Amino acid sequence: MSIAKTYNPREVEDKWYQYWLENKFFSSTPDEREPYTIVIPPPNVTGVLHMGHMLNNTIQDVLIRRARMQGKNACWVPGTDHASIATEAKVVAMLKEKGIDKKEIGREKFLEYAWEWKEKYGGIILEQLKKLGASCDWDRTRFTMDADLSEAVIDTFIHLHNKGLVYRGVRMVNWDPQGKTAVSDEEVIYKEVNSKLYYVRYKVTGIPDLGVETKDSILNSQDYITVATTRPETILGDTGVCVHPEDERYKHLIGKKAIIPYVNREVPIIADEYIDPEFGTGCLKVTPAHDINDYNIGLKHNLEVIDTIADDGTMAPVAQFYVGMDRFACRKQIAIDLERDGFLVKVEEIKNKNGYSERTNAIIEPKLSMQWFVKMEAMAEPALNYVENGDVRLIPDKFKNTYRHWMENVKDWCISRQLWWGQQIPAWYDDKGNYVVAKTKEEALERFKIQNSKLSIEDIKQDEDVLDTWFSSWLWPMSVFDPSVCGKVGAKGNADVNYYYPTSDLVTAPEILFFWVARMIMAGHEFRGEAPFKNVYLTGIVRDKQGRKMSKSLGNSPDPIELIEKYGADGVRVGMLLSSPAGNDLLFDESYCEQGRNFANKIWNAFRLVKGWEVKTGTGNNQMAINWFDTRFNEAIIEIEELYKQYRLSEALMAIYKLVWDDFCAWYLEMIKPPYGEAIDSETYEASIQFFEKILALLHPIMPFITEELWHEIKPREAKDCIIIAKYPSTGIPNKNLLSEFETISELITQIRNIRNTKQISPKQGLPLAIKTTNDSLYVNYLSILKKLANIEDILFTQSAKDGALTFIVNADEFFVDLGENIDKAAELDRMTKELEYTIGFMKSVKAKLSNERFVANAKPEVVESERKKLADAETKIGMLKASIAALN
RNA sequence: GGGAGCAUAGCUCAGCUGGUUCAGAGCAUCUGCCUUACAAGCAGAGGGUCACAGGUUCGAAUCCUGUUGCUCCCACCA
Repeated sequence: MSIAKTYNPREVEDKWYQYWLENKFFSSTPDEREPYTIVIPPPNVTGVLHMGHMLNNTIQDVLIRRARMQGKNACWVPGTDHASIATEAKVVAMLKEKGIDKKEIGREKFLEYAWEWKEKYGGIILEQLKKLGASCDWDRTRFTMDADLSEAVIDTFIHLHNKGLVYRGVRMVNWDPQGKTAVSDEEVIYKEVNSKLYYVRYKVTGIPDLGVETKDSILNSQDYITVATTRPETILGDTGVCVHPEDERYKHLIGKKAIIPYVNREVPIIADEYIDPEFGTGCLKVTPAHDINDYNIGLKHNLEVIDTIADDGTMAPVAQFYVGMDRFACRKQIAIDLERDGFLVKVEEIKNKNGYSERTNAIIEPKLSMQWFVKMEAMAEPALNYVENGDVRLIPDKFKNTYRHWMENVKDWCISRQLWWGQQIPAWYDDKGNYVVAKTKEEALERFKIQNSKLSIEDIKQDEDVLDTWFSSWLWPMSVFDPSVCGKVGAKGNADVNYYYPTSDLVTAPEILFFWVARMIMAGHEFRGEAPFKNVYLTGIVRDKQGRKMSKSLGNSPDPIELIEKYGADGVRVGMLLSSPAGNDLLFDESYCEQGRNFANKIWNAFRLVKGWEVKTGTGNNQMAINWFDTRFNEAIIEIEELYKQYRLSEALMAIYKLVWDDFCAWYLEMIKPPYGEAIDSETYEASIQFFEKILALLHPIMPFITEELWHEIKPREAKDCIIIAKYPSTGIPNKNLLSEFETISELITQIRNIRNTKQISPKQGLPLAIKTTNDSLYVNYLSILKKLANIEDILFTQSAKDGALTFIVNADEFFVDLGENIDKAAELDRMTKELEYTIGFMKSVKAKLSNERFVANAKPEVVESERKKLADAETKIGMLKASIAALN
């Protein structure tokens, strides 16, 4: 035979992907069909494919291919995200290697480098997706910084500003001193660390001067108040000391002043319920500029704000001391100095949490700064409603709780970033610091001129900052179709957006449920009055076998492309799907891909078998097998459809897997397989080809490559007759009778095979079978199958037990296999006695149940009925077992 | 600190409104097979007090309470 013994994915994958592209099978334009739309969660433009993408995009491709085969107008829109912080950090690093400093070359030049970088590496991840088989409409590929998408972002900003939802203000933000930008709360990762808690004394005023202070006099003095802090370097920015109003230890000090060491600033001692008297000394030093809680206390008590730490994390001039020293170096130094000067009482080791920047891993500095914000409260309400009333379905729905919690406790969204890579904020400042929001500089000038006619265009300057990346990606489901609808309420929009929006399914990770999914719902509601998608499938996190998140730094993430080369794209896709119910983290192990590869090989070999047959015209005697598989297929597809409907993809795959491997290969093909060298009748052959095609169609969304290859190998086809657009198998009504009959037969065959195995009888040796039954015709009908699969050479119907034969029972029928001499009476007796005991126990429990009046009275009639049947069956079985045991003795 | 969720074979997971067709699947394991589609395979088999303790019920893996262990989210006690 010329067909290779194993399936070789390399030879077919690129070929078919090209073929699909050339024939435009992925592309979609609006028409009269029902649309089925997915927008890709845009990966970072400079990113490379990781396992999370593999899982995510495999799922999307399964959904989109299935929809396409079901006759829907399937459209999967691909694209990338400009990912401002991540990309800018990469470009900065790249420039640094070349010895170039971002600040020196300036914004314009930097952006040139950045675009160059984007052009060079921007396409990589999308090319990798093609290897996976992703059937995206590549003509629709979008980038969040495409000119028209950027314009959409600007229009949106202006719209929200005009509506009063965007505002500018000084707020405490998470400052990343390395990236020198504010980051959102979601981009801060808290980690527990070992820290030191420093106890520091501040002198209290209003106490008579004791003259010259020495170290001893300070330590022994009662005129000091001791605060506890993990951040002594912020002492220089302290503007208050706070105690609990009910704290007896300090009540007498409230209203007095404390003096901050070194800077000798007098600050008020205030009282606030916020203070936990149990922690430290019960006295909090208040540094409004560098701690969010201190900031809030400061606001409440009108404390001064002194920002002692500069943008790069060093001590600022206002600190007066340690200026220019890094905040952590300063912490060490000031501790030494405080000790020396007698201010430091003691140091304790404690565990606390530090915030780290997700992008740069720098320790976040809470810092006051002027930023742009979006008011979230009003937008959150409708966004919550969509999910609450089911217009947007979260899968699995346990995420509803988390979603609700977030939406009910939403805080304003800081959208400005001190970066260059991104959409620059359309706010313009005059020489006095007044600002207007306008789309262009010219427009801004017009607006300024209303107030100040002398202003010229040279006098106004645009805001230096860019917008948070999510401020562009929250528009994604609209902007990929028609960017012009963003920023305009009630815009009609083009044909695309009207046809494809709202999209069908969104597949993404639960981590970004809030800062992406929720915000897309808000934006969709704002501009289209409709949520952007109907179902949100939340995938798990891909972890390694030990449950650790896969990451570059741990080196525990396999290279997806290498995996594809090793196991084939289909194998890897199966591997990804096999173990990942929605929302569950998936402990990835290459062996899943191996299982996928083996499955592909199994299908390949089933094809080799069928294709290798010589066909002779006529009919055979395989009608039973054909009818059975037909009905089994119908039964399976109902189950599979139900699983898909519930988005239980791994279970749907497993159902298909078993249908193919067990039912089709192990049972059906074995039943119809002609003896070696003999031809198969054309009737059986045709039926088998049709089954094969249906199976391939069912498999295609999951394993696109091998199915397309076999689709064409199995018979000659027209150029456009491809499985990718073939009709998805429809459901039929299964024949319950036939299925249960076959179950009996397969159980019988398994029992006989079991006898062979335990008695070490070669499959080549035919066995005689005697049956005690009231239903002879059942076994007569399946005679040829029994002969073939169990190698029964003779069937004899009998009314009495057969002496000296091995006995077993299936349903209510008794079977005897007479092996002549070699029967182990003791073992048989033992086996049957055990079965008898079990059955008697079983019968007793059923009897007890049935004799319980409350059971009979309360249980549903069908339950009682089934219990009665169980009892009858058990009684018959006991009778048979007893007879067999008696016969053995 | 607040909230959510989980705990079922060695591993990963199914078990919907309680009822021995409910104790399951796949992988792994064991035994026997190189049987001309496939050893990436075939045939068969063995694995579980359903975390623990109570309770409700005629009946609990399934419902309730508590305990223990784990995970995630939110808050961020200086």
